[in-house]
Amino acid sequence: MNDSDEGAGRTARSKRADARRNEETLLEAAAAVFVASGVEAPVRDIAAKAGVGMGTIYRHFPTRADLIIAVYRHQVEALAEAGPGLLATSPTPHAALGRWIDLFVDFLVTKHGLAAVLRSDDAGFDTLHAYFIDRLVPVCAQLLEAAADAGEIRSDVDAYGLMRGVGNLCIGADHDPRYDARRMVELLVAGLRQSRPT
Amino acid sequence: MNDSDEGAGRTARSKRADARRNEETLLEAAAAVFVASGVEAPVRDIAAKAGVGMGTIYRHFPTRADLIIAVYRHQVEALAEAGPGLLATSPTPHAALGRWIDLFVDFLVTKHGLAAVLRSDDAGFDTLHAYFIDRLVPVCAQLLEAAADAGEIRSDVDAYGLMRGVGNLCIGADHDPRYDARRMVELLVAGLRQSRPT
DNA sequence: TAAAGATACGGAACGTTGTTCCGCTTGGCA
DNA sequence: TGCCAAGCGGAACAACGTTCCGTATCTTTA
Repeated sequence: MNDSDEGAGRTARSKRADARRNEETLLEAAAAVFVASGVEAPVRDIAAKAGVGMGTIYRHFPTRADLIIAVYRHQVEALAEAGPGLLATSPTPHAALGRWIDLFVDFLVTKHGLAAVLRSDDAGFDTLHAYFIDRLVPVCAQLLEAAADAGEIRSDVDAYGLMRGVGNLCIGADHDPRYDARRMVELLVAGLRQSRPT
Repeated sequence: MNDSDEGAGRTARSKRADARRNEETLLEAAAAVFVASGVEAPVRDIAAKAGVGMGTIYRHFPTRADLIIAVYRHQVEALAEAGPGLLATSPTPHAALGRWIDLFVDFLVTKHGLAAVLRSDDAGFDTLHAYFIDRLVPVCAQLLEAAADAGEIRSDVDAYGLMRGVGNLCIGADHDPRYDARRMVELLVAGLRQSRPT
């Protein structure tokens, strides 16, 4: 939260100029390759696209997960920050929850393979997993709690499980026209509704 | 396509005895390894466990998918055949659907990594994917239609999407105690309900 | 039963990945 | 200008799925 912050002060800092340039180039190249070939694109492809060697990419981003986090950090932050606003401006907490989840789904399905990688049990992606959890689960929990307090939904659903379920539903949403992830998420969210407090 | 199977007249040429024995051994070894290390276990491990070479495994099962299909064929068939029975013995079609999906979930979550491999976009698993679709989607469609006809659920949900959604929800159900796939599937199925039965 | 031919086997070898390592290059500073 | 650590490129390594082919074994036939 500090190393890339250059808003205040203008010192060149510890990093060498070429290193900073490379990091930037790498991020752009990775973003481009992710769009073109999905998040699981070979690291070599990214290095090639950026015109750097393998060593460089691993120096800046010790694991693929770090690179993915760096590329999508802004969008994840925006998603996390959108929660409270939705809660304030939506007619009901349940509506806010629905919209927020829509945003999450939009984010996932437009990043080829990201949902799959997110739930990967591969140890290398632990930090990616943890980042998403840390950043988004609390927001979801807040929305969920508000909706539960309003009596709109069951109160026995935890945010982690829901996020995970939604993420899972988004897996493979691209390259299978017959599968509509949004629709399934819609059903899942519908299933949250309180049957009806007599 | 001519010398491999002479259907008319003579019985198809029988395989060599050692080949048949190996195939059996291989199936047992694969089943054991799948239980121990998951469906994505290295092919070499299976070959080693069976005490055969790599060539042998690939001759009998040209792709990993074929091996997986062979190992789980019986269970998938049983699942497919259970559909009509449930429909006949359950109080309502929706209950039958729920139970059948429970069986499907049980099957998936007890096979480490199977759900993940099922939705894999890896071309090598196309035949596995197709097998599950061919065998299970029609059964699910029948249950779904019965429930829709009874006015219990929305009529605009297709079996393929639902199966796919349920399968997705089961991904990573093992090795994450915080995630309860059954619960999520339950919510999804609850979401199917018609909001107003007329 | 023995030879011939078909069949199947083992495992080395290949291609593709992620990741590490190390000798060389180069930016930043005195 | 010259030093030297930060940084770089890409070869090298390990793990995987898959293919290939020389060899061993089974089956058939004389």
